[in-house]
Amino acid sequence: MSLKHVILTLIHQAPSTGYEINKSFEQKIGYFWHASHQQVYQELAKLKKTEMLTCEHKPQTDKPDKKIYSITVKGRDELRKWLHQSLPEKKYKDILLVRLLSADLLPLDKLCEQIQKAAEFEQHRLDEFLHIQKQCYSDEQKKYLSALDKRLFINMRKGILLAEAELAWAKEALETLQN
Amino acid sequence: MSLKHVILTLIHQAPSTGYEINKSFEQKIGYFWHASHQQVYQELAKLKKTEMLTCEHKPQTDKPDKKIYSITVKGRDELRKWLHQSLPEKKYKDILLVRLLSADLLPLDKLCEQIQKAAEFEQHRLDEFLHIQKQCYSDEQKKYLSALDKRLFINMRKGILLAEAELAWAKEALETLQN
DNA sequence: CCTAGCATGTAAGCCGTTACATGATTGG
DNA sequence: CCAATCATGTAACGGCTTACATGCTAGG
Repeated sequence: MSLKHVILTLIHQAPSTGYEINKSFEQKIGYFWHASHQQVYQELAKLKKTEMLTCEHKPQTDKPDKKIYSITVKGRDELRKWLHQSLPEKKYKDILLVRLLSADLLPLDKLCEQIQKAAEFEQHRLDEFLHIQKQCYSDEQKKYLSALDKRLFINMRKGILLAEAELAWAKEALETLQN
Repeated sequence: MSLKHVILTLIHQAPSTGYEINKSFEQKIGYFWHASHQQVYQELAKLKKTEMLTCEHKPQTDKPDKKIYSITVKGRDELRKWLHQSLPEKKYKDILLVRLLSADLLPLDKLCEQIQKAAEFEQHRLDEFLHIQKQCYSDEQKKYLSALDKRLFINMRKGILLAEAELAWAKEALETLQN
């Protein structure tokens, strides 16, 4: 229900192509919203058909042609409406926690391996965030953030706090399981 | 892809009815895996058709009839196979963080309200977990946990750690936004 | 009397994944 | 020469949501 609005948000910030939007999902946006490139192109087509976006075809000679999407008044209205709606309830899905329940079919060492691997993934994530924090948000820089940069900073902080919590949990879990 | 396995896990622990499984999703399982009752009934039908489950019809006089599902050898094999597969990558979806990006269309006070409300929701979740922790896992009780209870304890701890991280983030976010 | 609990589903439609598809240019 | 980057999609299928549907009993 919301990929639509994520895309509208991105194009509201600046007109862009499907390719650029996909780049965002692979990089920074991907940290808090996942989407595949196929899904993005399908959604763009839908948003064009419902007149939330307009599309300008731009031929290129050395590279494949581009389609540059811009948001319409109708699209901006839709986005504004959505932003003011209250948040739907979160739908938790954590496979590792499900696996923990299947006690006797998954041996302890295999389970610990999986937790370990998940922890490594989170550590990697955390390192990336910490790197960004160091690069872009020194104490000095933090004093002069624009409204948008401030909000980006807050997003990154959530990435850090959640990754840290995941890591703390993994450590604790392994200790409890192996004692 | 995994509701199937969540249900198999539950029925592997003990034969049950669709109604009971739905109760689990509304209560403890719901903390880390969401599913609607329609989805559960549909999945049960599918699992029966593919011979992962058998079904015993049990008429009742004072209440509606029941269908008691049990796991088959094939079902257990499928579950075991799934448990040994490596975890798929997590797909993050956090609407609040998307809304933070749409700077100029959502006024600061509205945004803060939404963060506040999300924080209250997390606080409620945390309180529930802390209540369970107090009831079921005193220091004394923790010494004598069965293998399964230990794993349940670990699950609850994740609920606590993540809820705390969400709360810490919300507090920090509100401060940053309002300074 | 009305609500909550017990107990089960079907149908339509949208959302998301997986597989398939093309083809030029640039840099190592 | 090979891989990566640029740039776009279609088709089939499966997962999940939303709306609709039924009907009895016990308790306040």
